Amino acid sequence: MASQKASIPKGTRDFSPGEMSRRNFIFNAIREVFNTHGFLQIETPAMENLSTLLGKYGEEGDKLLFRILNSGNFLRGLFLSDLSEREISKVTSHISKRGLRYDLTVPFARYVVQHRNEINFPFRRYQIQPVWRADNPQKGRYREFYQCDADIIGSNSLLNESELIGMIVEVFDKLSLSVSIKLNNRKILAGIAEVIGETERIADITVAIDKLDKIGAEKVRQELVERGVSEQSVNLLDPVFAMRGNNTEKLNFLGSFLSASKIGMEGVEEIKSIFEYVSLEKIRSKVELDITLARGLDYYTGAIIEVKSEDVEIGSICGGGRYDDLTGVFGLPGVSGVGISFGADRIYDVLANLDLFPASTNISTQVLFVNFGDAEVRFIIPLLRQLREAGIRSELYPEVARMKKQMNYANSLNIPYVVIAGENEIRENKVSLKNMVTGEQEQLSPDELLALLTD
RNA sequence: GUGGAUGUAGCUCAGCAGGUUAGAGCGCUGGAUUGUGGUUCCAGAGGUCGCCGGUUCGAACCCGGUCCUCCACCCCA
Repeated sequence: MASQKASIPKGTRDFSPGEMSRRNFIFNAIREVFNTHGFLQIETPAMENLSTLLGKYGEEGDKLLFRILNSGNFLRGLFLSDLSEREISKVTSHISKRGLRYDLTVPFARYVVQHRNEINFPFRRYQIQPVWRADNPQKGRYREFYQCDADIIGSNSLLNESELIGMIVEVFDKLSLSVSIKLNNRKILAGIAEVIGETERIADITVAIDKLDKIGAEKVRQELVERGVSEQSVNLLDPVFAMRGNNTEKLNFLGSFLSASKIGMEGVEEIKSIFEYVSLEKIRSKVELDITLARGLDYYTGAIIEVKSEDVEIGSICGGGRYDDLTGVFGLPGVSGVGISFGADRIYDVLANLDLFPASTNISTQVLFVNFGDAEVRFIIPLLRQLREAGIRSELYPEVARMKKQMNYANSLNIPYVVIAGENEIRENKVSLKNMVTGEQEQLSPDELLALLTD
């Protein structure tokens, strides 16, 4: 067979042992926090029916879905006229009925509806799985990446929002990462749109406001006018653009600015309650009200949360929010949920950038037994068994290779101890334990070896 | 999807305005040292110069296309 160039698709990556060990450090930290809060793990398939996925992530999201070509003759029933009409959607819906999941929240909503009779509500589930987006790769952006989701569904209580914020703090404490947590509420955004008389344009308004700190008030104003919001309405936004101060000051301002909007006031009250709960937890990290936080996902209806690293510019490393009726589209209305999602790959990039991975993520095997030959191996195997039963990560070099080679192997794998048991040692029922860091070596009985390594 | 930068050994990069056999450092393999790694010394292996096509007597170098990576926009974890 002709050899072909080894390659993987754009935006995907292999993870080598060193990377996996560091990635697991992140996953373990997150999983521990999820577990201590009583969340239960589920998994859902990598692919979903396109009907499940389409229309949940906005127009942009639909474009970023990876679609799976139907098996068999996917052209059957398709006419040349369909192609010439340039109706892409007609053709794609004909040849593709499934797609790769874009996030974990929508499949979760689907899961909840399908399993409603086995679930005890409020249901706290977590899910750590890859998702796929057909986006152009760039810094911190991959086509395949892991999300770590925790959601509470079947409860309207704002205690849930505050608990999730607490979990965010716990996770990033474990990872020794400084983060800023931004909080906003879709109802406030809706209220703003209502107050300026542009209730229908909420999507445009939120997307534009989202850019406030990036491009400035003047550009945002321009963009809004270009998107067809009347200049008069845009002018009404001036006090919002000018809003400054701490959380309380901002809430006071919004309280009066939104007083005419029922939904807006609801948003303000919700944020107030969340802040109150959060302050009871004495959470050190900064939780900040940020009305420029919009988040594009269509399904959010209440609180929206976003977390950024304070030291590395990479976009958000965790995000989430409340969705009042995601299950409704699947036939189960009136079930509200709220959740967060940690972006493991971006967190990895931040930790790598700051060199915050503990040294322990660099060690695999603790002890390597040198292989001198058959007689020595017979002496070693029972000993190995003992070490492993004592929980000591140990291995025997499988080949009778030159000692230099075996030592080199230990060295390049960062194995801290090498056990040398040759003819001389075996005669006295001893082994030589070499410390690869200090270079020191001592003779021990098997029991002494076991005792020393279990410390 | 749009725009920009890049692609030479396993890795990081040189490669003089197109000219014989494409280099370095690190890594790798072997030896000095057949029971002692990480230091040192010696030797060696390793390249369709991303891929396809074009210009030229001659292309790693110039031109076109394509793919990957990186960066920005859009959007997002």
